[in-house]
Amino acid sequence: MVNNHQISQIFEEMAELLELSGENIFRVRAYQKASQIIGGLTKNARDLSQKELLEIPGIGKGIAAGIEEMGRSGKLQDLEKLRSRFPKGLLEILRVPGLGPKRAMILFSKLKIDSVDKLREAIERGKLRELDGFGAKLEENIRKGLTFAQGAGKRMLYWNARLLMQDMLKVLKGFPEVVEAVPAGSYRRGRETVGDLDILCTARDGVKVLEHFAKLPQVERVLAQGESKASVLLRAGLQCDLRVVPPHSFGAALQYFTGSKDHNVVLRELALKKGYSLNEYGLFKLSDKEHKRPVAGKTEEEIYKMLGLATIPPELRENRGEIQAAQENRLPRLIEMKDVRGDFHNHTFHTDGRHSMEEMAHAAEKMGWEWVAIGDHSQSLKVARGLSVESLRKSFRELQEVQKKLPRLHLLRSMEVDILKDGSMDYPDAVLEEIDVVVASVHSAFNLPESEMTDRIKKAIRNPHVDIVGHLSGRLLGRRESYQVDTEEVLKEGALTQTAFEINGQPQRQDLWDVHAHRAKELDVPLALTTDAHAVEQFEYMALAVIQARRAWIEKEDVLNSLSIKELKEWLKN
DNA sequence: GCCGTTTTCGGCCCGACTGTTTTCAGTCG
Repeated sequence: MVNNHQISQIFEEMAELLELSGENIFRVRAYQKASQIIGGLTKNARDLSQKELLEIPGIGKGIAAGIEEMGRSGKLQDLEKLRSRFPKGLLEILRVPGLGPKRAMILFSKLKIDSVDKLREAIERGKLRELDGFGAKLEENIRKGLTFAQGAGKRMLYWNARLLMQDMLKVLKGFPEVVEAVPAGSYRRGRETVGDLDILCTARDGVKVLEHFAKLPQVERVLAQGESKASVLLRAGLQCDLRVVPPHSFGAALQYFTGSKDHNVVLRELALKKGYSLNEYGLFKLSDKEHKRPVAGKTEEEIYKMLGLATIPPELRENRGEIQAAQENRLPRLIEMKDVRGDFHNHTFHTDGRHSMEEMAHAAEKMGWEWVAIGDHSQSLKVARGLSVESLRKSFRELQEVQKKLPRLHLLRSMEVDILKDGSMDYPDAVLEEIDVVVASVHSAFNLPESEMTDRIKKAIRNPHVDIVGHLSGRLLGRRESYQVDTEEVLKEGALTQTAFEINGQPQRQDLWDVHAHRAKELDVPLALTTDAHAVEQFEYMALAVIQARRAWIEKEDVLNSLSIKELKEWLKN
């Protein structure tokens, strides 16, 4: 059965192939937009009726019919036809920086280049520069782009990008000409992974700042450098774009540079409807054709306000309904780190963690929390030395001893208990009953068919001792895809039994996905932010769980973490 | 392909930088 992710990818491929074929660019955009819309949908597109699909802005008759076709046959005829016209390798060529559809098609038609290998060979033989519109310089840039496309060019986990960003900001703020330097782009929006670092700054001498920037030791190669912006490839393997703007344009530039692109497109369309033109220098009246007198631009707030909108938090700027919500003044009050009073899911050195129960407790207290549930793995997970029933019971006593040493922090015993292949739990019910917080997770038999996996997890949810479902999708960013599961069905079961779902803050997990967490909220399913910490310093991952939750429109009231120990115990009892 | 309180046809967000060009197309975000 086709899921939203697959539909989204099929539309994306449609867009790429249509662009190669020289199709009307607006038709291409329609498919790109559809890909983005379906990817961000909280319900399964395949389950929606034609009428419901047509109600979604950006989806018309053609796209809706395509979704219906994919839901029925798993395929899209139009795509199959296009695929037969263009070799697969052409899509790889599009990934090479500097090569877009136009140039890729010239290479294909004139030099029969239909793979990255053939492209490399042609460059070595100096063939590219012989083509009209290609020169030695472009050939060299494409050659460099080739190594880039293979080696780096991958997206970096947010947590790793954060360290890099902090380093770059510190360096930039050290320049004498720099007044202010702030992050923008997908980093500011808190995306799970970051494709490049976007930094915005104001400066006394912009050109000089860009010159210094391009010569930094962190820089591997300069991709572009002009009067207002520069792009470099960092040695760390990530692209970094720096943009310098005058202070009176700072808000407009920050808004523009933060994106997302789709959010900005809709915002500019809205501006046009209201008689304005919006660009990175400000908001201008349409009558002000020369863009001389901005009516807003110094801050983001004034731009959104002029457009009749409340200021939209960066995490929401993905064109998933936030602009309409801002118009209707019903933006969520997003959860913050200070709303969190504790963690549910982590591990000690009894299983695969690095620190003792006592060390973990002390670290939790340092986080300023009121309570913490300290966890471990259950018996079946041999790789993590999961606890036997006997060891588990021993650990209850240890917890009581640690509790005596920390009178201000309330300790609970949690366990991440495996959901076995048949949906039963890794401890008998009598044992589960003794555990304060049971987090039920899948750690084995990932390859079950969707219906079997869905039934497996639903069965676990129905177990009255299960409090929280752990990392539902099982994805490991950049390493492992999600397993096949009908999220909608599983969440509905959670709503029925009022079982909570985890938002896991491990940098490579960040699971639930944002769109699924958002759907959970819609269905009134409780959510639990967790660190899954395997060492004391990893309690910091709560910050990442909070960001993930914010991208899902989650408020303080939606998560169990904002409960006091008394309220939490009450919730656990029920 | 989508969309419509100017429109059911003819529009569709906006600008920077590069390279190959004598005024602009291609790419990118």
